[in-house]
Amino acid sequence: MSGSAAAIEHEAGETYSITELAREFDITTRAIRFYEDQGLLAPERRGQARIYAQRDRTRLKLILRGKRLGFSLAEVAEIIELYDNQPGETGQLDFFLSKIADRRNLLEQQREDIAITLDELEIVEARCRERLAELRSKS
Amino acid sequence: MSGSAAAIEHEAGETYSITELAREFDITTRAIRFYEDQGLLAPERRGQARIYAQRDRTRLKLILRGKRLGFSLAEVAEIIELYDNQPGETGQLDFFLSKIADRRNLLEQQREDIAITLDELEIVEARCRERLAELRSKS
DNA sequence: CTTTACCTTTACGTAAACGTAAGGCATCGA
DNA sequence: TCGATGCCTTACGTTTACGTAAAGGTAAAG
Repeated sequence: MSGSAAAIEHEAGETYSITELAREFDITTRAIRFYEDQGLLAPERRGQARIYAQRDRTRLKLILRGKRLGFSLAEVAEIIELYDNQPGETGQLDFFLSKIADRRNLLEQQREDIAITLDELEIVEARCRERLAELRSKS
Repeated sequence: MSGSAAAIEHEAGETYSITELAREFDITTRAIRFYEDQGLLAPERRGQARIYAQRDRTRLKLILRGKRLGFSLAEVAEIIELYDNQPGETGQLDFFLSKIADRRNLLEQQREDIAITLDELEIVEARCRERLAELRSKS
């Protein structure tokens, strides 16, 4: 009984089909398969069909977050590797830490770029609202 | 005297050649010309040669900032348009404000993505440092 | 007078990230 | 049993953002 397929599946948590994930994240199945081609996903198979576990769904989230930040899939792969590939050897750890630092510098640069752009947009918006107020007071 | 070429040039502020800009921003001249092709730059010409004024240099900065944030050149064009293309008519102004709002939402989404990623990286880094400390205390 | 360092245009090549069929197997409700 | 639905693979097409010659004009320096 505890070895039945249903039980195993329940133990393993919820799973998803490719179209379910595609709908949830508003992307195409083609994109998801492409990410797999690039080594970013590796779902299990039931026959030919792909079965996505929570773990895969989380990775997909990471991929999309990376994309929103303008990272290439190769960069996203690096980032994901940082998450679940933590080495045990000293030399590797140092190298690893330097990669984390690199990524962090990029992110902080982006954070600054965003702050500046938001400030500038705010100024532009304020000017627009002024003009609108002017036009409305005239009419 | 005040009408001499040198004087005019001084009044107009400093200018740059394409290679000067390329060197300053660490990009190729090809890229700069490509941005011009896409309508993002429109330098003056002295004969055939492109002469970039401060204004062009500023736009180039905006382009590169947009790229760092992962925006396409088309999106960058939109953003730049927001900066120096402020309309005078009411309807246009409303539309304009909605575009600013859209862009701001994107930027704030990115800001959140960055915050989360930075947090996660910090956790990973902390774990790495722990392991390093362990390894060093053992040896 | 020629090399060097710029500048130009035109144009084909390329990597990334999918889009878009095309063709075929499986399963499920009417 | 049949059509709809969903899954698969293979493969060519497309857009973006340049890279990379090729072929040539100009101007200062040796």
